[in-house]
Amino acid sequence: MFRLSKAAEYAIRGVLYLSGKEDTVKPTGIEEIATAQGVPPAYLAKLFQTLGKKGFVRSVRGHDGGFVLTKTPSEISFLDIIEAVEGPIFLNDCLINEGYCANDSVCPVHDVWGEAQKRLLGFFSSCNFKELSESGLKKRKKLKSKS
Amino acid sequence: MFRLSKAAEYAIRGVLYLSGKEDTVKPTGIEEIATAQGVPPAYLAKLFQTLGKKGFVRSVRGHDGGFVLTKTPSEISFLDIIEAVEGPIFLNDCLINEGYCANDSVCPVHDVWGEAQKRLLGFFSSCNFKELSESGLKKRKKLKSKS
DNA sequence: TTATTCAGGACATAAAAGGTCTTTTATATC
DNA sequence: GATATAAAAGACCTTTTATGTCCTGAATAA
Repeated sequence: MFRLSKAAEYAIRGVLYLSGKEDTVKPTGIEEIATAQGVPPAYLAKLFQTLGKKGFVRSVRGHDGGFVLTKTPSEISFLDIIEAVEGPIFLNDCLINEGYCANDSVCPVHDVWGEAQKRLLGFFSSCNFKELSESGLKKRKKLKSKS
Repeated sequence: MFRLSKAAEYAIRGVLYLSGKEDTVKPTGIEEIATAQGVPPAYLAKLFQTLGKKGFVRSVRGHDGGFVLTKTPSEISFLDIIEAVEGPIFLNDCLINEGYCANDSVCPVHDVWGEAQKRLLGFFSSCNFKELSESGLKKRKKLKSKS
């Protein structure tokens, strides 16, 4: 149905939470992240495991363990995290497999998927977590000043 | 996995085929469309049933029956057909349900989904079947002149 | 009236999404 | 060194969605 997976959403919210942390050295436990963002802890743990493998976070086991970002928030894009947990985005099979369409060279639908994908990926790769985190802060401030 | 459904792809290919027909009055059988586009006939029939309900095609039963477009190809967009068979596109649940996020007003992720969706829908609604069909013709001509 | 073709709905299958749980391993503190 | 804590790894489970098929009934042209 053309929808983003919960996995990607949860992972993004998790990374966003870490991006907002002042202390970038002390690990943050998965339980804290999950509670703060309102997502299932066990599931988030799985997701952070793969984020670790892909090199976006570093994990510390044991007492006072948890996760730390390995890059600064401005270096991490939405696309990075989406693709880390869902694998590469392909709007349509014919964009993966050359020869999926019986006659690639005359199929005009091809081009539409290609262009749509290019635009979508371009947009997601232009969104980084520094901006995102700051825009969240700004929103919170605005809300506060109103009340 | 953020992929377009086969349903949408098949429906689009079906409509594209009809768009390329010279004769816009004589109905085209589902079998012909399916064979031409290499898609499962029974499935395509289902899809055209819903396209009929949504008013994009008219069906004629019985001998020499089939389907006819009810609009000219230039009036039908990609988005029309995608949404006809998949329902409205929502990249994320929080774009459907107000209050899905615990704190909408301070969640910055929201905006990203919203913008991405706006762009994607904008693009798909800008693609019409007249252009698409013509670009297919052009491609075929080019290929022919080469051989 | 008969062959053809779509309509409608039930049904089937497989894959993916979304998530839980248990065991093991690493680490800090007492 | 023992113990509590927390992630790693992988097995497992449930529900939903995607992708079809098939059968019966209704419309229609020859």
